[in-house]
Amino acid sequence: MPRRSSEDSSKRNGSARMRDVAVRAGVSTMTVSRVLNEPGKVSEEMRERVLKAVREIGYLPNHLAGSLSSNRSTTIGLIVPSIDNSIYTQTVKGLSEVLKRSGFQLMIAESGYDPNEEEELITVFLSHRVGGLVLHSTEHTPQAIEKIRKSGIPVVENGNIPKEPLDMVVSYSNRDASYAMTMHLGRLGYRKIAFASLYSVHNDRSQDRLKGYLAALKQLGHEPDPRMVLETGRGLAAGAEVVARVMQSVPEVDALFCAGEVLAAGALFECQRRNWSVPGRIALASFDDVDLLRHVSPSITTLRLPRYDIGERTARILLSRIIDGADHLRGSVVDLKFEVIQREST
Amino acid sequence: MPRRSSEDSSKRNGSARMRDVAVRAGVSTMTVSRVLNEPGKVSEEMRERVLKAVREIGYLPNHLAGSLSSNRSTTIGLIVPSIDNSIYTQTVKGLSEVLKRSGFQLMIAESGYDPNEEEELITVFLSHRVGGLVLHSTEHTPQAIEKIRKSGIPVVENGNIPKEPLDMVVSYSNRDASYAMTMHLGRLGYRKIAFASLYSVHNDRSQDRLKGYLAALKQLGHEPDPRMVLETGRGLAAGAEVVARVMQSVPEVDALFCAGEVLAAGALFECQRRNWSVPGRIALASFDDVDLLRHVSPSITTLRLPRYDIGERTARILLSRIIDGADHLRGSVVDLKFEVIQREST
DNA sequence: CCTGATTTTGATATCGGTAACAACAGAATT
DNA sequence: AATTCTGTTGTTACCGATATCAAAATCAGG
Repeated sequence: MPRRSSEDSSKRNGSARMRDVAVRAGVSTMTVSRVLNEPGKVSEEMRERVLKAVREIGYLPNHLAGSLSSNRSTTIGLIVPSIDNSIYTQTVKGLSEVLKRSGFQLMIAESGYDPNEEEELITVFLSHRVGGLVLHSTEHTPQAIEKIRKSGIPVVENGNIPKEPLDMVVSYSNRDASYAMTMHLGRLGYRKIAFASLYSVHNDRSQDRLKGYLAALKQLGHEPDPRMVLETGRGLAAGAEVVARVMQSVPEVDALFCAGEVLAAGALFECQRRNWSVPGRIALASFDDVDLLRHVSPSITTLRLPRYDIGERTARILLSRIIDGADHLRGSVVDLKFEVIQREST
Repeated sequence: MPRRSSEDSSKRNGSARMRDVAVRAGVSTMTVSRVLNEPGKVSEEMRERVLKAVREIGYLPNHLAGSLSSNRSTTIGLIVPSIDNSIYTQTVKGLSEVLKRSGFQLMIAESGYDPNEEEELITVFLSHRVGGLVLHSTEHTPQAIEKIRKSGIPVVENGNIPKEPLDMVVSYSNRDASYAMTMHLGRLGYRKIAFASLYSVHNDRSQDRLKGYLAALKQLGHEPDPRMVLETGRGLAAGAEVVARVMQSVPEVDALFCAGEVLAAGALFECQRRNWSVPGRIALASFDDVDLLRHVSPSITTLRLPRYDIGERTARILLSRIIDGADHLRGSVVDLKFEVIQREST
């Protein structure tokens, strides 16, 4: 038995169907579909007749039905470690703006820095049949990798440049950026450069930043000192704690490179509280250029990373793959440029 | 001619269909569907047989098809003015965490503070057949309101408590919060209290904050002074500009209430640069309690708003409507509490 | 052991669209 | 004038699931 008489063309659910538009315009549903999706293939007259009916009825196409039937999707899944990290928001904005222009939507979820949670979310997104995936993390469970491969949809990794990309990558090199800043400090004449980052377990960005720091020390001919490599949690308080810790354990430290803008700001505020002159007593450098670092005094030397661009390029490359079927882009790695911004704190 | 032989049960697209699982388990698709959605209605034996087949095939349900057929959706649409506003991220997090637990997904888009853009996005979300909508703005075009009404889906407004709610509201009162802080300053003995906010055109939050300020001044018996009511743009620089402007035009000002945490921080940094003692020369108060305000020195007096709670409650109330069909919640207004946090800056 | 109530399972139509091909008309070619 | 081409519109069979109702199997009670 039918669930509803198929002749019933009146509104029931609030929304009208394409069928209703077709009847009103005196054409077939295919013509309506064409007017809405490939207007060029329909005669002027039909187009107007159909659009008039669409307007009069207040017809809203059903994307679910369209995607199901055409096996195409205008939804992109994005997984970030944490939504409230100010750093990602610029990237999300870049993504969102470009996607919106092409009529694509963003589904966002947070993995809480946990690969298993990420896998779960990937599964959900795949079952929503997203047209593409954007992952901030570059660390995935084997099952997650398997599922993505099997699905065949294009993926962009964003947070770092992994040794073994899943598919496409749009990022900057955390290692190179960290190296560049450390070298910058070395060239400015600092002899005892400490390094602070977030805990590096399950965080390849932190790991790479540490590698860059160590490589630069070697290049500079400085001896690495375990007491000057610190790891800590998130938040301004962590930055405060870190600077206090290193000043305590290595009084002769003359510079602190914080691989994270929140840590750097926290460190600066602590220095202000303790009356440690910056950069007189200790120089401070940061990662990522946020408004805050430019406006505190002293303003903080930092790295300008292409956060917004990453989102923008990610969207573009994904759309090329989805819309134009640009298969030659499979496996592309886009390594975006960064910049050292010298300010008062060094 | 068929698009694909309907007998072909092998994998083609990467993903298997429910049909394939059914064949493998030797049951009908309805039984598979039941095992996945209403396990209680299926016998122990069937359940195991089907789940085994699901595992072996690596079957992933197709949500598009499921939603289309059942006319239910597990997607919630969220429209924020701007994704990179640190204030919303807490709310988004609260929303996201609760929704995820119930297997719902979030579709996010930004309206850029423009009601027409918001209307456009609402249309897109409706055509994606979202199960509910969350709007940060409380200002909508008549067409947007009409479309939402017609669709019949539940909606929550989040950014303020509007006079004429669309449906449900979960927020705090910007007017009351602003009133409370102004009264607090008055009780502390400040006589010349200035007020700074973002431009209030198309921003009813700013408008309400101004109303609260003016109401408090009246209550305190202070004469309102147009020179002490400032509007400006976003960013730390705007905060700096605002404090400089008011000190210039009204030298006897003794407190500045910034209705926005970025403005307040910008104002503080400018005071530090100019060596205006805070609160000695001028007191500063802020709106919204972010980590930064607690860690600068002097730490800044501010309002603690229930950002995360708003997201959480919004998700809950929406889920009640969608899952439990709790129609009695239609039109609910949840007015969450805020708090004045007294710190060193006043 | 049979009958009616209850629980499981399946057949079928449908959700609202689109792909693929057929049908037809007027334009272009020979 | 017959034939081929091109451009428009319609017909039909699906996309991959679920609602509904019917059929089959199991259970209870007499």
